[in-house]
Amino acid sequence: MQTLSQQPKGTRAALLECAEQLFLAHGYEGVSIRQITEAAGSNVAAINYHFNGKTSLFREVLATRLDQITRNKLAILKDLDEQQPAANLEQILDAYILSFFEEFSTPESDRLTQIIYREMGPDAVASDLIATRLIVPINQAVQKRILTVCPNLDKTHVSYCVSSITGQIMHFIRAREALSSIRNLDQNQTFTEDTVRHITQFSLRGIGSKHHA
Amino acid sequence: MQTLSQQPKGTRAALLECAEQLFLAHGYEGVSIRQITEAAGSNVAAINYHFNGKTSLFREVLATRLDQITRNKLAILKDLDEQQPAANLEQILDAYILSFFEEFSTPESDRLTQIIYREMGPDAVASDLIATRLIVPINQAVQKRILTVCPNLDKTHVSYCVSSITGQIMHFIRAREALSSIRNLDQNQTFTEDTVRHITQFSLRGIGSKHHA
DNA sequence: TGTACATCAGTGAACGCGCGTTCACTGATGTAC
DNA sequence: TGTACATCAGTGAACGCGCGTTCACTGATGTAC
Repeated sequence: MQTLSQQPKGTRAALLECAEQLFLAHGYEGVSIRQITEAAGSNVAAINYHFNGKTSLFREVLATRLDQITRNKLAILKDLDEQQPAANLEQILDAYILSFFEEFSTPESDRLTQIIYREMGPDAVASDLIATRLIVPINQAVQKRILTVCPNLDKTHVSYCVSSITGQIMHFIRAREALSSIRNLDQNQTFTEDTVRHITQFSLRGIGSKHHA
Repeated sequence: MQTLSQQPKGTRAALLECAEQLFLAHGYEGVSIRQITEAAGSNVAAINYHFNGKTSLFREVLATRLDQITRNKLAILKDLDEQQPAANLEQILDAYILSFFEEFSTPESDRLTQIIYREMGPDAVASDLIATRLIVPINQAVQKRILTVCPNLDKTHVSYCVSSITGQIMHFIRAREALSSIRNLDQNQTFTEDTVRHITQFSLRGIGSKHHA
């Protein structure tokens, strides 16, 4: 059982990989270091040797994933800027919002949204990471992008609107199952399409740009 | 130490009260049955005797609180109906949204939002309660109330809009601290006011009722 | 080129702790005859 | 009115388990002279 996954990539890398998979699947408290080291084919003591404790390992895993998300979002905004420099607000919002539903479409990454909300709380082990590596940089980038296409809007107003959009996205993703019992989502083939269209249009009107009066 | 809080209200009631306070402060996994029984001045075995396990006790506590919230929200909508039968959409949204910020203004109740989001996840011990006792009844009541004042709106559209509003509310409450590093909330005296006004106006435009074209 | 030592990656086993649950028990309060 | 028994609320102590961490150790790989 120890000899599983014998890629010669080193114990540290194997631990990191297994930890990422397990933490993202079951959360910080849902995974024991024994599970991680067993999956990585090493000893329990290895985590303390390489990472100086379970918490540090979790923070390293989470920081990596948060940075991936942030990089992905900034890249999407940049691509829009370069490939569609004349994009209007609707196109920007649509691309931005859709990217979240694509990012969090798998059950594994859906769990990540739960971890993010959990880590916003007062007992969190990594609340600083959520703010500095995710919310702040993305919020600012989107705000900036919106202002370039709607320069007449108030900066603070746009900041609030970005939060409104983020809140909607996260809520629709997190509450998907609970919501399915309200609406006829028996065949939720078009859940993503419908939801993205709704959030885009709702927010477009909500922002109240004069471009779309 | 056992003789603290010797109100003659019975062990069961004392356990329920202490469990509510502790669970709401630290979450399901953040509280041990030893802490609860010690606070209630009884033996560890009392929880299994009265509630048949920690999970059942938590579910009972949570269900009670969720029902309180739901009852409160339905009451607010009903009061509006009776005291301001001619209220327009803006007044309804404003009262409804404000009531959440009042409900979740204390650190203790803020924690409840975290528990709610946590219990929406796949490892939740009470995910059914969130849907059946909170989201579904509130969503339907708000939807109905909005439709009475804007009967020309599409029912499904309104349902989506209610989710958009809920998502915004929850996000602003949950991410308050993270957001304070973006905006100038050094003195967040007016956080609630500003936020409620924003969500109301944003959502009013988002719903797109012709009453406010 | 050989030898002595230091460093490094990783291990095996145990430690101590806190957890939820269980079980045999106690003492008080009904209830039947 | 007394006695025997059943029920009930609650207890004390222990059980077994899984947890994160620690410590002494191993064997391989540098490095200095």
